[in-house]
Amino acid sequence: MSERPKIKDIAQRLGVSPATVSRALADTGLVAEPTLSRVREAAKELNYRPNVSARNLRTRRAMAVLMVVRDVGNPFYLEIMKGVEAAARAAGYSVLMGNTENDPDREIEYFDMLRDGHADGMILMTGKLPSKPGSHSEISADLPIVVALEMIEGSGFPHVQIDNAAAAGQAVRHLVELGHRRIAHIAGPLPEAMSVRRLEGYRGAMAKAGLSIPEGYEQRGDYLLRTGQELCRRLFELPQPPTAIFVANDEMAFGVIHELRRLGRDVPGDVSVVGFDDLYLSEAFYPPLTTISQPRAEIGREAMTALLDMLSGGDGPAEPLILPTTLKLRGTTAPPKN
Amino acid sequence: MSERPKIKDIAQRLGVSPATVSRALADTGLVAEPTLSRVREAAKELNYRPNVSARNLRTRRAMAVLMVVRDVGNPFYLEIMKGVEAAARAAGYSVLMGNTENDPDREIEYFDMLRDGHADGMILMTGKLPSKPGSHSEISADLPIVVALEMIEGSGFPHVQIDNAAAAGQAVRHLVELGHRRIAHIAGPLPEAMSVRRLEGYRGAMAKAGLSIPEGYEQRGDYLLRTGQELCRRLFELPQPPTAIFVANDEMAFGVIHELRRLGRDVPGDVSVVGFDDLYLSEAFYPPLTTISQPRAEIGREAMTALLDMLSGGDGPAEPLILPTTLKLRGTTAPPKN
DNA sequence: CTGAAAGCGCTAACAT
DNA sequence: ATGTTAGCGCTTTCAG
Repeated sequence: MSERPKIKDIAQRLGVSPATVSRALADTGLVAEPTLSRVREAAKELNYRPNVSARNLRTRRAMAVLMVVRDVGNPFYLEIMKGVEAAARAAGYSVLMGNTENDPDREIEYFDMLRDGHADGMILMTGKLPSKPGSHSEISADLPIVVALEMIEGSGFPHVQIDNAAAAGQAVRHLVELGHRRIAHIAGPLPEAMSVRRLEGYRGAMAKAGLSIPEGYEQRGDYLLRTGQELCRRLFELPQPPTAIFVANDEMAFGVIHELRRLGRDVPGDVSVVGFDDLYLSEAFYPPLTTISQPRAEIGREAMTALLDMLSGGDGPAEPLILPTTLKLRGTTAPPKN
Repeated sequence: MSERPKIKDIAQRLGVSPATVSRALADTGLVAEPTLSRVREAAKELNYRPNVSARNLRTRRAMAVLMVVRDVGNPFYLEIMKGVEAAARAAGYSVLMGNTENDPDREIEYFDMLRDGHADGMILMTGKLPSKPGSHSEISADLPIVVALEMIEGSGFPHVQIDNAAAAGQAVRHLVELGHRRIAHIAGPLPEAMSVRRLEGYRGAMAKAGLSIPEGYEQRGDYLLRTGQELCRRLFELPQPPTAIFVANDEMAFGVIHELRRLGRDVPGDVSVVGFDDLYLSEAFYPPLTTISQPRAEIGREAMTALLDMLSGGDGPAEPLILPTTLKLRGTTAPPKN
């Protein structure tokens, strides 16, 4: 037990060939019963584990997938990672962590890791493809890649996502139904697809309700807390400030609420706020945040499932997989003061 | 450019041997100048990337590390992961995600992944070693493992952590200095080392201040939000409820504050609360949470640095590496009403 | 400084 | 049903 045993050790010990051991351990029904059990026992006894590099080299598969996000530090990804990890584990895959921080070089690097055998497939949660300067590496649509959460239009990759526009519309409709007419929107970073969709959902719902969007009611943010504060302040420097704000993500919404408090406005008494994402602690917030909830763990799971399908020869879902969102009615929305 | 080029392709194209190409690409100063540049150019031109499985098999290293946490879904780990990832990347390592969910089988599995060449080293953030039933696999202290955040006493592995007892003491002292005398504690899951230390810090500071700890003032929790609520309620069913609570982590602290609000007690007017961790959104909370801040990114970075040292033959830090904490004074503590 | 040759540990033809 | 053989792509002796 001093050295790592190899297949050969088991074979010699049992007087069979390495191939037989390999086959027995792989559970191909190709090994007969006296031998089968003996091999298994010997393997257990020696505490044998196959060398993955050797196996990967031979089989040309790494049994690993790459999960690439824009920022591992963002709590938003947590449950997705969890879903991906669980589905991957269940299928015997391990998960490599990728973090681009929107750096094109790093984005390219992760694509390269696919080519060089680090991983067999990739779940991409960045909103775009790396633009390679004068390079080769065509990013062909038949790479085993699934785009989750975000969308990369025209890329040809399978997508797992939500209907951002519809969800945004639902959020705004809720405010309209409460009686709000002056509803502002703090958007994400434009022109990223996700932000654009949420903005479109806002505009659509406003139009459908016959409400106009005054100058300055559409603020462009970047999903960060401080920006929420900042843009909220700007909204309340307007001649006619809004009575409700639909914010493109929870984190900025927290910033908004923070700022409203500083400005002496009560939430939801004076101003209603709706977020988007339903972060881990949004419910524990005060007031508990009314927000759009995404099925994050499920997004992760479905993305991994689609990827596994592709890895075993499938094409993945041809149409984008759209998962349902729900509006969580909590404590930051109320009818306007009058 | 249709097939992945291998070293042999470059060699043939240039009329040199594969060995030379390998050496040139590896930047051993063993290849002379006319050849060196030609190889590099050809490699770039063909967009060559070495096959990692083959290389790993040959060199017996995976250039990957395993980062094992109890629950990937916990926001607490985010910045640590970020620190680990950054340090790993900088050294050319990739990071495999491990998630035990306190399942002993899975814990063992990650140890096995070390043996089978999946990864070269491991950063463990679980509080204990897997107890293997009747098994072999001695977990010897010279495995390339660094324990971060948690502590595994007597394991012999290098540790990167904070002084939990001292930090807890500081939190309690702050409350004492504000004038509180009835200070309760909601602990983490005992008898885990981290929770015990924080509890000890609480007790020590209370003793030093000459304060007694009434029956029921020490509640045993599990770091979860709901438990914070639950235990807070229990605290206020006591004949003499506390005027201040030191909670072993932020998440439970949020639960506590939530519950206090339900009970109609003002924070910090009626009751002061101090947390521990300084989660991502603790500052944005209302009221902003007074808490102990850990240098999480740095813990990740230092752990990875220590691991890299071990992987290149070092012993890692002999003494536990203790990183400094700070008490963040924010909005949930005030003098007692009297 | 470069080439030839061996071999990391495994699996997959191909043979028996 | 099992054994024999070859080879995945790379690095590293060992020669020259």
